Parts: sequence; C-alpha cells; structure tokens
Amino acid sequence: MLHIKIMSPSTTTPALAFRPLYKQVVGLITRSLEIGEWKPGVALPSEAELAVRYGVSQGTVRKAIDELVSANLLIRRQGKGTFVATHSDPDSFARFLCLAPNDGEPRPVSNVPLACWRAKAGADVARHLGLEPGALVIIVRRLLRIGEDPAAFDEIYLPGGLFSELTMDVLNSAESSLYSLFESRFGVRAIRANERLRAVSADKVSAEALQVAEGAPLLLAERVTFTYGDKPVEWRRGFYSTRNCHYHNELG
Amino acid sequence: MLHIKIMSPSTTTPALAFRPLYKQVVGLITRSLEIGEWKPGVALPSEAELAVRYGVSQGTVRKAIDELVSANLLIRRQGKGTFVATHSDPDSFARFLCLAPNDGEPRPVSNVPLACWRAKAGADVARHLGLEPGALVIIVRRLLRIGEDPAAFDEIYLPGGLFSELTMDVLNSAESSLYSLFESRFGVRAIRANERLRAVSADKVSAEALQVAEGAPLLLAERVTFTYGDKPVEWRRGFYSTRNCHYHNELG
DNA sequence: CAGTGGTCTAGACCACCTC
DNA sequence: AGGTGGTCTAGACCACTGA
Repeated sequence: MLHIKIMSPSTTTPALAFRPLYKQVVGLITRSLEIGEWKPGVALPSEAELAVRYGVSQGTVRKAIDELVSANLLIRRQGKGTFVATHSDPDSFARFLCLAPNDGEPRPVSNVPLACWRAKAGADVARHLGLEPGALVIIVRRLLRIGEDPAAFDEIYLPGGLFSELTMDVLNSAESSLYSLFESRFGVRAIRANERLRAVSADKVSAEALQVAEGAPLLLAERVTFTYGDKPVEWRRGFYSTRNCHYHNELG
Repeated sequence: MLHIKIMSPSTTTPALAFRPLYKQVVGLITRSLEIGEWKPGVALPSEAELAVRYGVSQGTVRKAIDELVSANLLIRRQGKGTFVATHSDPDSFARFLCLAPNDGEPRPVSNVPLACWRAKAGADVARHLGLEPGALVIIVRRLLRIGEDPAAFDEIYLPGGLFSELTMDVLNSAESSLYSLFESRFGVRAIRANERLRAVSADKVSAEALQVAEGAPLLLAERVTFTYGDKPVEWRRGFYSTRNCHYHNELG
C-alpha cells in the first residue's frame, strides 16, 4: 500500500495541514480495527510486515503502535506479538469498573440482569447517544454484586440499531462483563467513557435493589461510552452503594 | 557523567537485572528534579546536551523524556524546550480538581481557608501519611467555591515535618491553588494521588459549611497525595456538594 | 532455533519559536 | 539565522517466547 508523504497544503489552513507519517499509520491501523480486519484478541502482523505494507520504516510503525497501545486499543507482548485489546481478557479490560471493596480483599463480581425492554428515546437519552428523539433504544436494568453485597444498580440505554437482538435470554447467557458481551455478540467495542459522579438519596426502586434504606446516600454515576470515532454507544446511570465499596480513581 | 551499560547480574535475581539505558536516564533526570537541580517552570538542558551529559544518544534521552512527560513531570514545547511541570501553570496542573459545574460554563474557583491547627496523628492519618502515630500533623480546613456556590469542604492533613511554617496567614496569602503553594513555599511537589469516593450524609459541620441541609447526600473524596518516590505528603477528606457540580472522570 | 517486540545508535531533515 | 523539539530512516543488537 502506498502512502502520501506530502500533504496537500489545504488553502484554508496553510501551515496546519502537516500530519506526520506515523499519525497516518495510526489512522490506517485504526481503520482496520474498526472494520474488523483484525478481531479482538488476535495478533496483528509483525511490525516488519506492517512496515512493508504501509511503505514506512519499522520505527514509524512502532511509533504508531505505541500510540494505539497507550490508547488501550492494542496490547504488546514481547516475543509474541501485538494483539487487539479485548474486554474478554480480564487483565486488560476490567478498567471500566471502578468499584472496589473497602477492605481490599478481591471478591468475585457477578452480573444479575433484572429487566430488558424497548422504548423511544427521550430528549436527554437521545442527546447523549447522538440519536433522534423518539428513536428506538433498549433499556437494561441489572444488579452488580461484589461478593455477596449488592453494589451497583444500573439502568443502561443502548441504541436500538446496534443491539437489535438483545434480550433477557442473551443477557442471562453472558458469562462475563457486559462490554465483553457487546464485543463478542454485537461487534461493538467500548473504547473509552466519560463519567460524572454525584451523591444522591436512594429512591424506592434503587433502595430496594441495593437493599438500603430509602433516602440513604448513593453514588450516582452517569456514563457515556464511546467506540471508534468517538461514537457514543451506551448511556448508563448507575447507583452505587458505598457502604462496603468505594469508587477509586488515580490522579496523575 | 559516565553510565553503566552492563548491569551487574545480581546473584539473587539473575535474569531480571536487565535495565534499559533509557530507564537509567529516567532515574537520573528524576533524581535531578527531586533534588531541585531544575526548578518547577524552568527549562531543562536541550536533548543534545543531556545526551552528552549522560553519554547516550539523543534518541535515548528522548525516550527517557517521553516517559517523564507522560508521567506529567515534564512538559515539551516544540521549538522552545523541555520544562519542569509546575502547579503554578494552570494549563498543566489543574488536573487534581475533578469538580466541574453541571452546565459546563467555566467559573472561577476560589479557595477560602477556614482554620489551621496542629495535632498528633491518629492511627489512620499516620498510616496514610507513613508517619508514626502521635507524630505532629498540621490540619487545614478550607472551603472551595465554584462561582458563588460552596462546592467542597476539605479537611487536609499534612506531615508537620514538611510544612512546619504553615499558618493561616500563609494560607491567606496564597493567590492560587494549595498545591501551587506547597510547591513554591515548601518545595513539596504533588505528583499523583489516589482517591476513593463514597456517598455519605452531611454531618452538622459540613452541612453548615456547604449550606446544605444536615443529612443531605454528599460526595466524600478521600485522597492520598504523593511526591517523588511514592512518598505520601497529604491526606485529605473532602465533602463535595453535587447539586450544581459533578465529579468528572475519564475512563479509557 | 527462528520469530517477535525492545533498545540503541547516527544521521538527515522538518516544524516551530525567538532574535 | 540559529536554536529547540519532532519525524523518519537503516541497521545492529538484545530480551523474550515457543516450537
């Protein structure tokens, strides 16, 4: 495959049109990931092969891969190869769950689907998901247990177009995380998310689900999840009971 | 300055003793930052000079600096140089404040010191700060306003040894953030922090400070802040009122 | 052993900033 | 014009993995 070293200096933005070669390679690799040329979990061609394919040096390919690794899209394993990141690999993709037990003891996390239905998107859900108001959305309620304790009660809004075959049966058949299910069953890969946290009082429904008193303080996490190209694919409101757990965050 | 390319293969861990050259350069630069050879805000010697100084190629120095840049210890500015990161630069170091107004309108953040006193460290504070129980700690209470709204009420515990001259007068003289004050006045540079969030009910003191009803839900953020060498330098409990603000976090 | 990623080098050239 | 960081190359060698 050929590449274009000289950027056409767009007349509107004369000097800003410069785009380094390795950035172009980033774009090409990302595109291949997006269209599924390399599936989650499998190895990419070696750096040397990619260098030939894109007509650049190995160093340039390396720099491109560096960027995709730090964006968590790829994983390097020395001596083995470079792999497409996947939510099925617990090591690499438990990073969207920020809840941890207070005492530090690791506990099994279990996923309890409660309900799944269709509805028309309201104004705010449509806005977050980039849909027309009234578009079809799928709503999932689920409980997350950490050890024995109910820790999170989530209401999850998904674009109907991407998840049309999602049902309670599908949810119940999922052995691991939801994102892993989205990836393997619907080809939707969650890349990054923006989360907003607030403290609220438990309403009746969430109090019951989390087995706390109505009015008890809960952590409300509202999350928009994105896939390639910053396309939103999930809007989620999660109520977290922080009696035995906390939300952890690293600043730096 | 000379460098050692061949690692003495420690007899206890034969094969694990390999340490790449650029990692050693990272260590040397970090050490210079730590002992204050280059102060916050000033430029480092050029990459070429550092290459000569450490007896390595410029590429190796670059790779070392890459790592320190992504750890937020250094900042590159093309055409100008590489600079020591500083909390005084609002661009680079507002990153410890995760609170933002709900409507997205940027508002001025103001810092209102309320109290400052000495005490002996209790068991948990001592543990978080790595001190002996009973060691001298300085406790600061302050209010953070975002626009006109009281947004955060913080109780901050500092090791007495590092901040011995901290008083209300010093706090009142600070024009910008606390971490900026720590850096310029006490030579203590906050590098990273671990934060744990919970939802709690407002007690009388924090309710009054934040002008919310007693029992209202608040976001409690407990933070340990570290400097070079993962040494803890601050333990903080902050109560956030999330009526007009939220805590934002990027996952991915 | 061969294949992979990881390190290191030396040198050329480019983009950006300042004087 | 002269300095800085930023890109790109080609090649050598090292560390890790697995057959």
